[in-house]
Amino acid sequence: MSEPSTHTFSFSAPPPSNSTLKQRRVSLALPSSPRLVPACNFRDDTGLTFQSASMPERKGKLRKIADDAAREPLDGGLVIQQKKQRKKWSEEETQMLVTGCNTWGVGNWKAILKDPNLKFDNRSPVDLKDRFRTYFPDAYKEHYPNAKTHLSSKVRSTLPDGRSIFEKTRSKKRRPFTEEEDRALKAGYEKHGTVWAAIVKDPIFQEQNRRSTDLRDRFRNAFPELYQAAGYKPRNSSKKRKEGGVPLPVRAATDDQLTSSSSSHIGPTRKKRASRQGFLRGGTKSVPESATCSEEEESSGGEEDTRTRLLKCPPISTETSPLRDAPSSSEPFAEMDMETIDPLSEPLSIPDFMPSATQSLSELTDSSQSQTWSGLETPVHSSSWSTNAGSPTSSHLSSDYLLNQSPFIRRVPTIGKSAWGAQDWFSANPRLDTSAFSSSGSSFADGLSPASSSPFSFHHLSHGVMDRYDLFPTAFAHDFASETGIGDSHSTFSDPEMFPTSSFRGFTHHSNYAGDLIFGARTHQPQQTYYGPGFGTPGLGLSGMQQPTGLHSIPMHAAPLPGIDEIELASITLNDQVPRDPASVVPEIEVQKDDKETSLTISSTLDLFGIASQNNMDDIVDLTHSTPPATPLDRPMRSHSHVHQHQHHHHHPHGSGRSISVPPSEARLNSARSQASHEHPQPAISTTRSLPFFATISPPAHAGESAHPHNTTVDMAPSATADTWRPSIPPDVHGLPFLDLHYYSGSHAHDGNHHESGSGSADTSRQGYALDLARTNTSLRSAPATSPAYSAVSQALQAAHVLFADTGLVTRYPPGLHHRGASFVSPQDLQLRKANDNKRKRASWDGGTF
DNA sequence: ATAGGGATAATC
DNA sequence: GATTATCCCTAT
Repeated sequence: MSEPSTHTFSFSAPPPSNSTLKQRRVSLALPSSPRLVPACNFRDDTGLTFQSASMPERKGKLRKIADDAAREPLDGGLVIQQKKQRKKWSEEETQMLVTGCNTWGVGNWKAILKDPNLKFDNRSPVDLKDRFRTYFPDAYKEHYPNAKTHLSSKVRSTLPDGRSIFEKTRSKKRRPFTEEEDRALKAGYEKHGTVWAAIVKDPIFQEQNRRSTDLRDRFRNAFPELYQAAGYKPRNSSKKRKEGGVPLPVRAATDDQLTSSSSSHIGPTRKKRASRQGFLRGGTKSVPESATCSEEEESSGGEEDTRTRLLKCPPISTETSPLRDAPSSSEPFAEMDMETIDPLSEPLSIPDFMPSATQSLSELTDSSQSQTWSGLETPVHSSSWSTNAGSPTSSHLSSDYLLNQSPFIRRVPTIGKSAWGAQDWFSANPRLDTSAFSSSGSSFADGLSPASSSPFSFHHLSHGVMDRYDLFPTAFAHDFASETGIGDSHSTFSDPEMFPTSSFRGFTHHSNYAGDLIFGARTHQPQQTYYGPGFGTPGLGLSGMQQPTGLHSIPMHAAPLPGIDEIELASITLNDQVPRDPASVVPEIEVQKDDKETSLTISSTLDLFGIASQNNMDDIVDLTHSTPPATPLDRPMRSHSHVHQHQHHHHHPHGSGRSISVPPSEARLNSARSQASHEHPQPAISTTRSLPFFATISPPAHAGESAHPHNTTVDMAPSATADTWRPSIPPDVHGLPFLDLHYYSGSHAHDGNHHESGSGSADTSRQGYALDLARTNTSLRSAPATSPAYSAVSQALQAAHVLFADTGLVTRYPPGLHHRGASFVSPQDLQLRKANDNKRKRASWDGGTF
């Protein structure tokens, strides 16, 4: 491969020498997706080449093209023109591209192209990529730090503030499922069983741009019993609640329509997921991991979806794409989170309450990953920028826009109305002019209602509520995405190996426990709201994040749970109070990880959970088997094999992944072991606290945002242009410092200053703080800050990670996640150099050419 | 399928 | 003639 094999001629440009030099592709943009490639090999140029006409061609490149255009084809007449004629990009298309990048993430070209809401003039994914590269060179650099060619100094991707117009890569934000959606989901399940692709056809989901995988993710979280009954592995370990009550019954099955799917999606990036490629594989291979498959959302492609998935899973995911957040959940993170509530109590009823409140991130769909660059602060989502920048007039639009949206949602589609039109960045482009785009707005939003309280669960439930989510260390470790589904949890812990001490192995999931606590706490919260924003906001991008950041020592958690974390943290604190028998629990934990402190905390938590324990599963099981879902199919497993645990050893023996497909009966078996349920501890309280906690930190939420946040933000980044790349925090987020943390951590370490700057304490500051923290972790930077808020946060974080630490979750982060760090180029550098170099490169060939 | 380098048609 | 925007090709 490298060289040309064939090439016959080359003309001017000599190819480069070897190929090796470059490292190709690692961009920040996508998370890592592995690609597979077919590699084709050389293309055969021969074919292409052939022809006379051209001449030349060199190996590689041969373009057939032009020259020959003439050639006709054999066929008959028609010529084939091989080359495509040049089509300039219209502003509208460009806008679509931007929207698509914010929805699906930069780099997920195919997904963007497939998005029914976006229109392109017969473009290919590569065309999108090229357009992105040429039109938003500044953004390109950030996302693709490895690129050495096609550089330009133009900057069109940043708002006046300096924030990038693109969200991070990942994009999608999470959009909580609405009650209606939950109802539809349940109804769909009853009709179609686990054929998510069929279910997703319901207009309500289409409107929300949910992907089939999103439905699955939501279903898993919202109706865990049913999910498990259907033979799927519950998220993590599972355990979940159980109780007799389980819900139930529904299922039905059937039918499936299979459908194909529709959409695509892709997920956001972030994650690494192996998935994509997965499919290629032909044979075997692949699979191993499958982890990917699991849940993540990423994969998902809409289209294939379900089916595909099922089939594929084993290998992985579906692949596909990922993105989606918007559509789906791709986010890995998302998964993690989740959970929440359980409906537990009443299965049937579930739908009713389920609503939004419950969901956790995952369900939100987002996809998100966020990667890098985009961080931004965009205050308000997209609109914000528009506002600022653009014409003043435009602002109103945005405002309205914002307002309209539900609190949570916010996200929106990105661009929407806002501003493109007004603004001009485009205009920069000589050729393009500014015109206004019309963008369509999308309407994602809707709202979810947040329920604020979600009372449900907890209290009564006693038993179980929460489940866990896993917190597996393992899982976390890698990426969420992969893990998510997989889980494996139980096994993991169970393994003897893992716990040396063994004190308890019985507990197996210690980690789980921890998780549970946390999550459980969250449940109450109204929270969603909180994160809602964060996620929702397009601009933010944070969603995804994951990353681990630990504060110095502490790792936060890697958990993916962004939103959650917050809550959780808070809750955790509370929890501590409760200790029960620590003894049992603790030991395990310590062994594993050792984090010091943690133990205490954990223990308490564990205790709580411990109480509950097992039992439920059975009940559930029963239910399940009764109605097995349709699914079955193959779904082979999502195997995913190992989850990689990077760090820690444990991972279990069998592949974890397995879970899935189990027939109901079987399922139960499995489940049984793993689960333990627990009760959930107290709940609510924590919640409360948590909120306030955050509150302090951040200002009132949204309100401010919508208003116009931008201003503040601006301040922060004085540097403006320079900063462009710098991460900023989204305004929306306010609530969620944690999230932010993750997000940022990886990458941008360096300049911390930017953002910090202004804020003192104000709201803005909060954001800033968040960042700081993150950085702190990651980057090093220390200093946090002074502000009280900061402190508070820190404490919270520590507490949190304490927990996590035990869990193991926290620790490292998955390698996969952002690579960025490594490759990362500082923005500044990039910019500076840009001008110069860029051109030249091309020049060289240019010259050559003629 | 995407990243990244290259080539060429279209512009400047 | 120098650049740029779009298309192409290939390695991954």
